[in-house]
Amino acid sequence: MDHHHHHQDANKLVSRMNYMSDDQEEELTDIRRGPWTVDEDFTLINYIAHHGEGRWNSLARSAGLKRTGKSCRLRWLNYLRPDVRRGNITLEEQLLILELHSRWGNRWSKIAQHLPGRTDNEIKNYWRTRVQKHAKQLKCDVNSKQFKDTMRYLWMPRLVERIQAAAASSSGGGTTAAVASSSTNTSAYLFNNQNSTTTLDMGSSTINTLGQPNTLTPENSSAAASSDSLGTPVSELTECYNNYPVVNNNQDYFPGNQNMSYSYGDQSLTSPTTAGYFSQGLEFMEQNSEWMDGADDGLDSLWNVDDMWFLQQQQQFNSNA
DNA sequence: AAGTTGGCCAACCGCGGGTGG
DNA sequence: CCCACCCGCGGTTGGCCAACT
Repeated sequence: MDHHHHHQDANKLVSRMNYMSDDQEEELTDIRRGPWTVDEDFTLINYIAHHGEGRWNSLARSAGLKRTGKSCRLRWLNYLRPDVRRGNITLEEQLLILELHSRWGNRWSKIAQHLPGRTDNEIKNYWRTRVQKHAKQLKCDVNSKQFKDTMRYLWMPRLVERIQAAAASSSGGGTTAAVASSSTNTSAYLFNNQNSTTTLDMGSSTINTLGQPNTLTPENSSAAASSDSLGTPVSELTECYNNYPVVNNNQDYFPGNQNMSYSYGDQSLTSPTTAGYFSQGLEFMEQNSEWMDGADDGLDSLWNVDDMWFLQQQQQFNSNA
């Protein structure tokens, strides 16, 4: 399906090139811009196959491509590279994106390192189109506390639930034990108060993610795949909920009001379908889940009127604080 | 049927950090 | 030390296409 898509793209590009080749580009600059043609793609792939990647400016020249080095690099990394994954972002990936973004903010490249085959560009696009769209629908800022709360306490649990549901249905009957244990893990991943490590198995590779840290925890203990060992930037969200003093070592990603910390009055937060998410017992898995019968899979179907309700609670809570 | 809007994504740009001469 | 270039990141946008008027 993806392949068909690409072929169509390629054909369009060719026809598009025919009509654009004689106007502005390449008349005086000799540098082409805009969409890549199949020929260019082929040239680039071929050259890299023989000479390897890197040194992009000289590569562009010696490959005979009338492109900037930057353009070649971008095209290769985001599109032509053999191990690049494109297309539907799985539920697990979505969950991971939400989680990592809540921790690191718009560090797309860093986030992408934890999603094998995905490029920062794709994740960024995903975030901007899907996530920001919902913020707009809820009429609140993506960076606002309320919105982050809605993500963490509504969407992420719902994603977890859908992942579990999918796992349960795909593995047929009789594997209740496995499913149950995996749900406890994922619950812990979101809600546990102890430090715990949960692994999300995403096909080829396993991603280790630290459970929601109650204390400041160095990242190197969690992310085996990542080599950077600087302290984990702990998101304002996490800190606020754990009522810990704010020691944010990269404040630039969460500018402003990090110092307002408060805790939930948990009893006041009960909605018809989300009450279970806040209970200590973590029984939210056995909720009925009519909400998940959306035609598309992904965030879109995670949105419903409860979000509005939740958001209002948050705003009320903030104004009381 | 033609025009308009809006979602989406590939590609662009500027910038900052790194590096070699 | 400076200068010129390179690389990678994150923000932004041009333009295609489908869904509505």
